[in-house]
Amino acid sequence: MTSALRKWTKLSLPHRLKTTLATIIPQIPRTAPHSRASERPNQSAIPAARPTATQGPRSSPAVPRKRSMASPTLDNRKYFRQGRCTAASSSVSSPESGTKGASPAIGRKERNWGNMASASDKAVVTRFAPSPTGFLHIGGARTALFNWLFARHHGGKALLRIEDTDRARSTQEAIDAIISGLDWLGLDWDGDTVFQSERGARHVEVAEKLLEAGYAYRCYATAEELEEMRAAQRAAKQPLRYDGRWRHRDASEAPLGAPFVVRLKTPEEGETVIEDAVQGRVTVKNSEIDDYILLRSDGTPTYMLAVVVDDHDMGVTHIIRGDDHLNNAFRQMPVIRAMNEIEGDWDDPIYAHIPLIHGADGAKLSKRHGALGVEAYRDEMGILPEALFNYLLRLGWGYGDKEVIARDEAIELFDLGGVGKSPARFDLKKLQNLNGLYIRESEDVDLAKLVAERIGAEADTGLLEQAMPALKTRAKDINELADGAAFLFKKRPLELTEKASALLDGDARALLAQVSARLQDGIDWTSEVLEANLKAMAEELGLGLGKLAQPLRAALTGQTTSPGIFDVLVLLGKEESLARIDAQAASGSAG
RNA sequence: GGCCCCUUCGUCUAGCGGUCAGGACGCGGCCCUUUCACGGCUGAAACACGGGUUCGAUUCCCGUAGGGGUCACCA
Repeated sequence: MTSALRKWTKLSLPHRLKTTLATIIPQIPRTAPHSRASERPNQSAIPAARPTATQGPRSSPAVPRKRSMASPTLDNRKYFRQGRCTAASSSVSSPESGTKGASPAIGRKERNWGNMASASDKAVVTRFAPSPTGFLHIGGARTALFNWLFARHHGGKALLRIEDTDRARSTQEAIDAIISGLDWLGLDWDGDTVFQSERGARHVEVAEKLLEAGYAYRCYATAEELEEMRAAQRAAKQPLRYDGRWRHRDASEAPLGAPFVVRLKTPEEGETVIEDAVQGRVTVKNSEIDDYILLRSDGTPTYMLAVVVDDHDMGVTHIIRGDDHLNNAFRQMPVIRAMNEIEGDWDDPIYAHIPLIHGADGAKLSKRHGALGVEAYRDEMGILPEALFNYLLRLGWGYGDKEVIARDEAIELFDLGGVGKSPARFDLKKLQNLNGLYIRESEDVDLAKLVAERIGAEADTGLLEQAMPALKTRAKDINELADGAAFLFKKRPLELTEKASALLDGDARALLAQVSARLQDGIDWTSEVLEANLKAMAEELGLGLGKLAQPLRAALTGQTTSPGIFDVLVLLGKEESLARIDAQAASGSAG
């Protein structure tokens, strides 16, 4: 470990205590006694929201919020920031305190795993569920990272599911790119990869159960009809949503043999509350949620149905995804609750909607920003996976002043409480800085291999490895590393850059001849000996070492910048060095 | 437009009612030095605005403004 890294490392807060959900979260009865929703008449077909989210226990002033005596090493601020105190409080407040925003004891920044009661008694299971319509982009990679880290931190499982139900847009190339991108980042997944397209039968089965139990209905509205409806809503400045025109019609009214979709009968009254592990409590009125489609007219399931079914069947306890899905959570909840009535054992998952990554302009990262797949960072930009891992981790997540956090430590430190709520912009400069740091930390052999790939056939991996210590402090990506190494493999006569040839003006070439003569002798071709010789020579000539070193550098590398001149001499070897020096000394006398 | 979310240096962030508002990237200066880097030291740089609550608000509440997300028989 270099001194730089060591310094950074010790800057970390020493007393943060890692804790696990399992040890911290006490068991909470699955059903709280006072359910606000269940107290009011519920006319919708969807069972009343279970109280976990809506009426979860609240801390009351009577309950001490600090447990400072419990453990001297426990960092209370971190602890409470994660909102565990709220859930940990065993008091159940009176029903009135369930009123939105009425509890003064709950700070804005506290995160509540309000509905954790149902999920906390299981081991953590997360999932990353990309849809293979393109490469693995930075945002997806970070979502994957957070899911993976959370599972690893809690000793749970991280699952991978490919959401390939859009067969028109899904491609095998995309699947391969995503998997290899994850692999490159070092994110491995437990169990078999699930392909959503293979689970259609189960999705349909769930839809049919919903239909049968009256939680869903057939809708015969045509596409044109719906477009008309939306146009009218637009004109009337009404919110655009399905108006439920088939919700109350009798089956006998159905046009015979006409195609239909299956829609969810969502609750019409009340509100749904999600205690998001990142966003905090979010409330949406049920009237905002329309009866969306579960099964298309061709009988295939929609995403909205498929995710919910798959997450349940895969035993996912924590859904960590981009916050562009936050609204979806409110649409998905009714399916979960309905299925819990039908099949049982459909617990509310714990949601964690992480802020999106934005481009430099502050908008959601997209192809328009030149959003790249992770393989572009690897292949084109010469980024190390460790660097991207670290960068992505710190984008939207923080742990005190800590900046450099590698894999193992990330697993140890990561938790949802450290995830920020506001979107972060992607900053290439910082990634590159981190990359430079990891390059300096990397093994010379590994770097030599990466550089050799870029240089091609003439690359000598052994020589590269030997040169690496001198090269790697000078590069912030693998491309720069390769550029820096290029002089090693140049053929004579060297092509000089403009600046380099400027250095060979005047008596510089004559000087080179002298240097050549001096180094011809049977001296040991080592850095120390060469340095002693050249310094002595400079002194004899009454010159600064720079006056000697710069023309030499130009002759040896064709450039004005390079590793230390003695290193260059040694790496090139006596024969090649003298040949390059002589070539320039000679061409000088000719011109 | 409806709904939802967000707002500390240019950027990523720390901050949890009393701080000289800390760190990192980037930028400037100095040191090291044969070039370029690395490294070390150092400087400039932020609480969006307005009301509350409070002895005291960057911090809690409410507005405003700005930004973002989402509203498909896509996922």
